[in-house]
Amino acid sequence: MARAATTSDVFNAIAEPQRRDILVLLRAGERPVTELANELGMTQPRASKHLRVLKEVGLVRDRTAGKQRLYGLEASGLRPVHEWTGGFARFWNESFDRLDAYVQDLKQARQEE
Amino acid sequence: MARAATTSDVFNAIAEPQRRDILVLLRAGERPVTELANELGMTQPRASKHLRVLKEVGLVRDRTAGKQRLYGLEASGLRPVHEWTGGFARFWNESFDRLDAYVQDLKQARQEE
DNA sequence: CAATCATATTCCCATATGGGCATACGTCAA
DNA sequence: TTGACGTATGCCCATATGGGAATATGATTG
Repeated sequence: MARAATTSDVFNAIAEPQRRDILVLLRAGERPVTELANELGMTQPRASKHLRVLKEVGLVRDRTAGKQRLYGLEASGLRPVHEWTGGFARFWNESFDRLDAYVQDLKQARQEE
Repeated sequence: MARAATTSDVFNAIAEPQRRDILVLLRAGERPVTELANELGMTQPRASKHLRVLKEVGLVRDRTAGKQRLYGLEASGLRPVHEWTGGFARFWNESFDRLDAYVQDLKQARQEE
């Protein structure tokens, strides 16, 4: 078996930096493919392919507007990722807490001099 | 070019479900490879390979303890992912806000009856 | 040193990828 | 209908993957 399909999972979909770039750009509003491609310095087919992946995992929606097709953000799909990583927050704060405790100790020691 | 190396980027490293499972397990404390493999129903070489990836992106640390090698969580590496996704929070709250506004309108309309 | 337990690595496979290029498809206007 | 524009697809490539099986490497104990 190879890697799982990127189109099957949000974690996989955002593993690709260019797709993350697209999502960030879309925070500013809907955009047609060509514009995205230009702003990110990639070819149109490439942008289309990435958008397809993003759409299949529900991170992006599209609607036809005349000759163009506008892509828009569907950010709720990122929520699970945010929450999953959030489940580790207490661990990355841990060292901070320890450092803080250490500093407090130092302070107290100094006062007792 | 194929996909970027999973060992080069935290986003990529956590794109694989089994690696996420490992990280979750490690929240309960350090563990040797074999134990992780057993608890997750995977073979030892498989677990070792995943742990190697996690280590290369800094999500895991290891230390030798007698015959065993204990792997432990290095959660701070997940922080960038949490923050990146957090940058989209206002968007996934948006629909909520709209719904809320709608409900408020309904309430007010009812009072004015 | 040898035996044993714990873990990492190597080799091989099937598969999914991201990219480029050419081209098909869709939609609108003349 | 025919252009012309905007976008999606198909085909091909090089490469990275995750998995299995066997085996190498490491460390401890007798």
